[in-house]
Amino acid sequence: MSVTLSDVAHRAQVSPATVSRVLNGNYPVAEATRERVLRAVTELDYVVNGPASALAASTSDLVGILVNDIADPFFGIMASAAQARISAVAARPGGEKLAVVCNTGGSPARELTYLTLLQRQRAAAVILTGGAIEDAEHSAAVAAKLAKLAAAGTRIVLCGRPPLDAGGGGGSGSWSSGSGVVGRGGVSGVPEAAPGGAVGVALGSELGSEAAASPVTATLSFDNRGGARALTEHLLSLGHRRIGYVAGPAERTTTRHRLEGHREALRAARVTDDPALLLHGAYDRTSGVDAARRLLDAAPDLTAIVAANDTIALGVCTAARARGLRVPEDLSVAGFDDLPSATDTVPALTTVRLPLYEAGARAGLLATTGEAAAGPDGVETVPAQLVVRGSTAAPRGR
Amino acid sequence: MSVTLSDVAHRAQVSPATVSRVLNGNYPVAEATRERVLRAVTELDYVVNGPASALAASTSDLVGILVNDIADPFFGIMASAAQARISAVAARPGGEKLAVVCNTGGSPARELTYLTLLQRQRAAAVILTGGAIEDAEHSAAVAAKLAKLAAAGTRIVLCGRPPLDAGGGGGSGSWSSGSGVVGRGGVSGVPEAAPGGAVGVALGSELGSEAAASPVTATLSFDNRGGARALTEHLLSLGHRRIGYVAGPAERTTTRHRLEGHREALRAARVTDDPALLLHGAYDRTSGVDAARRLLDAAPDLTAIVAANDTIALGVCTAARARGLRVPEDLSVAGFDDLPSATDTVPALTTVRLPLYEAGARAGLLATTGEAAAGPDGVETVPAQLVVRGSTAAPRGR
DNA sequence: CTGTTAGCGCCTTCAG
DNA sequence: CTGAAGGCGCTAACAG
Repeated sequence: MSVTLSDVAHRAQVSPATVSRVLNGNYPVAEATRERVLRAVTELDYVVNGPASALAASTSDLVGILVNDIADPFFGIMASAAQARISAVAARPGGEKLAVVCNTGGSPARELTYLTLLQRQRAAAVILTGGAIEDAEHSAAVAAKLAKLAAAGTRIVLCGRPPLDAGGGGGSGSWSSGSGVVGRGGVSGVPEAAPGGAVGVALGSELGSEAAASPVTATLSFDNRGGARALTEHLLSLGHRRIGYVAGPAERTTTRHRLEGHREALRAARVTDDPALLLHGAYDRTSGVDAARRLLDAAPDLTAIVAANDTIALGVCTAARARGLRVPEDLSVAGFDDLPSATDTVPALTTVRLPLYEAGARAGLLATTGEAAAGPDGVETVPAQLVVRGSTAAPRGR
Repeated sequence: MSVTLSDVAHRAQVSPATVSRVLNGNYPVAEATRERVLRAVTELDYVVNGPASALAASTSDLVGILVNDIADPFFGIMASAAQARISAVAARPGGEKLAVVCNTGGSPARELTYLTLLQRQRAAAVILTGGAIEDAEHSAAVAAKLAKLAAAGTRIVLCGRPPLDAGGGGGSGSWSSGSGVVGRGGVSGVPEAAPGGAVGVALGSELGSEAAASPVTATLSFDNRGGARALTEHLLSLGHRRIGYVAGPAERTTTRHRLEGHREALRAARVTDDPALLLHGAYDRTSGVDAARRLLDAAPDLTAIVAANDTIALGVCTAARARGLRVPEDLSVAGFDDLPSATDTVPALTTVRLPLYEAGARAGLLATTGEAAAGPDGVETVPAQLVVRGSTAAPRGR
């Protein structure tokens, strides 16, 4: 069929073993031999048989990056950063990792399927990005899968999702201290410092009692709660009291943390947290449009709407405008993530910046090198930063 | 280390071969035995060793989807559609394909690297999305790689890129006839019907002279030229004569085809094609901002700017607004692709709709099933459709 | 319908 | 520094 190692060996007048050695660069080989082999390789246009070498060495060069929605730049940015970093790490020729992104579409079943597929391939590492689904059964299944993967030598990195099974937020910081403020009219952003969340999962394998601690190599936990709190505080400080909130899907950690931050700010300011002002939906523009309509119908006295991310905020703006409301004069609107397009809206969006590219790159690094995460329990907190732009202003009546 | 096939066989009191048979479902197995095996599998929590089975069967379940920019929804939409379709096709348990997206970042080197990596993994199929890089050397290298992949049994699908090595555009239609018009104020969209481009590449393998024709299983060719022409015709019919054009990177097929469509429209209307009104840049918002600034500086008499895609158009709008120009009163702006966010701009963007999701899904199908593409030479043309919205209007002086 | 027998292509001790 | 030999876990003919 295809040209094999021994074909190369034959042509280079050496044994297959030697060819293997120059290809993997793990053992000393005489320079002359080495060149001869390399020449044979190019002449024959030889390409290693991945499955065969993976089988023999019981490791593969596959790195899986799981995302909830590949069409969402939030994930695209992290994934591309991770891929770039992973490719960059592979220095010597032949040592390239195949960094690959898997789109779960937010479906628990597909998440598990991908994890199994990756396990089947004996992936070198797996990076899970974005919010986790909060369902006891599913979480347990994922944790179990990860434990098995880890036991088989796969490195696991969480990027933008909280430590396994944890309910707690921030905690063990490392990148910077909580959330800050930037942009015009520097409004106060109070750093969040919740007690560290639980970490890891204990699930011994049947074959040995190692891997009893956390199967997760490293966790990059976004400060969603702190960022959300700073954002709502900004709105409160402008004088808003009736603030609508368009949340993401109910069962996502990201959704919950952002919402909690929002509520903390309300509570701290002793502003009523009216349940009628809260709506859940997908993280897309359509749900922003729908939610804004419903919110404005139900509570015409609203002076501001906070969206769980920039994409939803976009929809909110569109809906508001369709109703003849001006942003920010009649209605302030804010988002989250600070995607590149946040500055293209009219007016530019007030939001919370998450260093997605940097986080993705770091995740890629942690996945490829043996390096451990910096924080305690392998958790690094990624800071969120309030960015004030034109879409928020003092409410009309002031 | 891990639990193997024979562990399962042992527990189920059968031979390894039998276990393999129930897992792959290719041979008849007694119902009783089958159940016993399946039970053993779950009890032992057995997961197939991908590399091992790939080696033995000399096929893998990996499907690679190459994209130029994973953070761009244009690719995200196609990729997610393809992944969804590929997952859906795998009916029987165990038959799942691992559909995976690889981000080249537009780099020729990385494109080749990914192709090699996929070849190494003996991928079942490869889908190449988006415009190809127009460089003789690189094209030849890609064609050669694809030929080798095809020779090894990998299915190759092109989605949104023209037939291999072709310079020609549209041609062999199949989805519908050319580009149409939709939206308010139906402006004429003249279908494009260039002579069919060259197809395929002849590169016999050293081992057999099969696969001598095109290594590409199927091609979904977007009607970029027709769409672009219809768009510019729309602008011309509104009365615009000085039209700026912000193109994508110079060496991309997508860029060239869209630009050619634009020029055809100008030529047909006998409007001067002023080279000073053309600027190239990346397919992102930043290049839209930069280009619009430069264009408006150089030619203040511009009444319209056409962007090579919606993302660039977004930047153009922002830059125009920053200069105090109103869209569309002072300047008409148009995009391409009709991304979901095109309706969230203010005003909503006039653009050309490409059925990205449908095309991606079709590509996924063609990659997984044995089905051949419909058109001659395996080329299906995907129609482009003008969508007129609020961002274009008659120029001021009329 | 099921067990037995060979490899798939490569890595990796173990000798030399 | 290099060659020889065994096996990684699974599949695919063959027999029965």
